[in-house]
Amino acid sequence: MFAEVVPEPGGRFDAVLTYVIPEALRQRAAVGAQALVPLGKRLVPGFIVGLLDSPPEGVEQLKQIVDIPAGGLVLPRSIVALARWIAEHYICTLCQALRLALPSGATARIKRLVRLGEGAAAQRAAEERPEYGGLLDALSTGEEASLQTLTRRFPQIDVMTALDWLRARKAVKVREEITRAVTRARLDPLLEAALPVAEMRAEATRFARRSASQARVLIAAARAKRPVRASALAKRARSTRAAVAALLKRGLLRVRQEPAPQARKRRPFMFTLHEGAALREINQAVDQAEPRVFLLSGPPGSAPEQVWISAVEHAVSRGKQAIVLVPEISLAGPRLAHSADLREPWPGRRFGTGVALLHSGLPEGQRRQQWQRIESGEANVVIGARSAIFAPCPRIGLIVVDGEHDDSYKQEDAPRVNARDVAVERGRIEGCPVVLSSSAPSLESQHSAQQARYRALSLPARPGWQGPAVTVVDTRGSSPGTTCSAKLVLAVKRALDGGGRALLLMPRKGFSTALLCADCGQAAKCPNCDVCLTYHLAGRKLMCHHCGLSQPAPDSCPACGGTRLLLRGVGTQRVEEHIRRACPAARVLRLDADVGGKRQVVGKANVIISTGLVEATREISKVTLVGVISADTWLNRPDFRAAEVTFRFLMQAAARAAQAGRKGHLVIQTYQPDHYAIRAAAAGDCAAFYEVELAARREHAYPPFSAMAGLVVSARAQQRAEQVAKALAETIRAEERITLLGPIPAPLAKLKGRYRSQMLVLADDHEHLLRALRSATAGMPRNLGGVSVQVDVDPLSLV
DNA sequence: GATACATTTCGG
DNA sequence: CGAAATGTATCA
Repeated sequence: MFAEVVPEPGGRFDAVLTYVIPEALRQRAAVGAQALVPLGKRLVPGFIVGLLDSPPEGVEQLKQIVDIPAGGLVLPRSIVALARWIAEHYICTLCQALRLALPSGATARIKRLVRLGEGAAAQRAAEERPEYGGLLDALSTGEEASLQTLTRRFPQIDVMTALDWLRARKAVKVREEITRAVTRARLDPLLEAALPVAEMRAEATRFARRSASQARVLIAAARAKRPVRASALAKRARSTRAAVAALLKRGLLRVRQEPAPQARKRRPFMFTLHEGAALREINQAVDQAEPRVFLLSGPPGSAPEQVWISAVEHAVSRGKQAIVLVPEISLAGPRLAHSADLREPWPGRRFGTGVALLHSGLPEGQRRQQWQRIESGEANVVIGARSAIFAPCPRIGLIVVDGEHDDSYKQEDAPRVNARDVAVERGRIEGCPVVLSSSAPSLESQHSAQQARYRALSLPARPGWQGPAVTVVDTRGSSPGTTCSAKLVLAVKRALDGGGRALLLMPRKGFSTALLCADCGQAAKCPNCDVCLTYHLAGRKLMCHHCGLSQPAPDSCPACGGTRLLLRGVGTQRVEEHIRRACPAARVLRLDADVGGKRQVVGKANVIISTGLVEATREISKVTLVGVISADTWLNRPDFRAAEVTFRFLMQAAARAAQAGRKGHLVIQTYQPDHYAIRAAAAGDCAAFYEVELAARREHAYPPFSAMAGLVVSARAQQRAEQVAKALAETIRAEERITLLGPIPAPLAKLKGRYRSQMLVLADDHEHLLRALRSATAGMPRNLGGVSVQVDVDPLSLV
């Protein structure tokens, strides 16, 4: 038997090599298992991605697999297949793709152990290289030291090269050992005192002599009114887990049974005819195991969550598992604290003990525990952010991507996969339906639905639902210093008078600046790309992020001849001041990204100024007015998605304004009141927006009418980066059916001491795009003088 | 990514 | 001229 193995010496290595499986390891050899293999002179961990009966031709001597760690993680076959697709689609190594699917820290590692070699040789080495003296001294006891500890102890020397040099002279010996990365799922049981309070105290005084640390734990346990986690108890007593464990062993503490989160009995949800029909269609696909993709669009006032929650319940009732992906922000919110605390419509409580919750904050042990629960089938429903798409479900029957348009599904670092697209592919591989749900779907998904690749399930607003009143305030002609129009101030006053709250949305800081005309509201756009130009203070230039066009900033508006040109819509600092002055009743709170810490303060405020839509919580309830200070900030992003982002943002703002139940109010201040994104959002008309936006995308051949990739070439020397980028651009331009924009200095041209040059590749479709990129990058010398090329297929942001 | 081996560079 | 620095191919 032979195994195809992807060795993993760090990730960049890209090859599938064949090894002999020794008799003793046959049992454990499986596709998806981790194996330790010799590579050159080293021993490296790797993944088995295929099993063969006969050896490949043209290889003289095959090496043997050294070990397959028992109890190591084994990726399901389907995940290995998924990784192959990812490597193809995102142009990364199979190894990188496989690593995405593993919980962090689960890979086997090689530990290097160093000990002193021949004494005479060491002596000579120390004389020749006095800087290595300390290192040799440290080894002089004759004991082994790991590479890791040496690196930590001698940060001033390059331990790797030192050891090489020393080993060549027999001054040290290096041995390799496998550290099985079988991090135990660390248990953190709920504990309580085993004896009444008085007796516990008595025990504590007895312990005071022998172990002060354990005595403190006893006192803490006696004081605790309800069961405490072992880790929390240790912390409270300023003691250690070991002390807690010792007392548990002695029977002075005992484990309290975990309260099983009970699936809450829910009121039957009354589906409308539309919703019921949508649900039936999804359920049918679940039953037939059809790999269909549903685009469930539920504008404000409809109930898409209820539909997919029911579909998940249906899948579970048929003995299948379901994966539910949610945007990062939904997990980060206060809802996450304990899965048992989850409120409706969050589905956590619905499924009781059957839920496995995955998120980035999970400690390694717990992640591992969840992995096991999913793998064994104990967990029926997996809920998590993007990485949950790799959950090792053996009986998957349904995948849901909630908020499918959300940017957080895209991985920020390489390989830059989009979990939503990975979900669709996983559905295809597994033969299970995928539900993409969104209040305002991405143009890509919308287009796929129109092309009948996806099944569109559009839910209408529920009967009785009332959208907010929308006021679009034209800020053209207002004096440049004004932040809040009279209409907005009036709306705030009204909201407060009515006992409601106002949520004012400010542009996030650090957005690039567009140049716009205060009279006609037009922002300067690139004639080639139809994208807003960014203003660069240095040299007073306007630049295009797409094609690199650079022109001097005009003194007057090219559209209307007006001379009042603004760099920003409004000043960002003055809103708070303005509101305070204008409405004495206002208790203003400026809210930054993290809400968690100061709930009390939040509860008291009645005007909240924030950069993003704050989720409704107990503290921030009754928001009856949402005010968008300057919609132009979103509209003028130097990005072909600017209109889409604006439209979605305003739709969500509208939904937020209507959430409080009674009639809400949305005020949008803008220099471009006639822009289609603003008009459509104000009217709550998705169809109108998609029609205009899709036409615009088609006209400029932007996605979804083309496939796009962003390339960033970086190097230590600016010249080098530019030179390689130019050469690469030439090769790609020569490919068929390709438009290449750039290369231009990347918006953050110098980052971490490296110069970056960026270009944008547009192709008719993914096939042509990938072909061009692959042949161009394959022709490139792999690692030319520290120049690196990063590829971002289907980029979301071009900055 | 690491390593062995080939090539160029640089001080003497 | 030889050691050191840099480049390049290969890993089964």
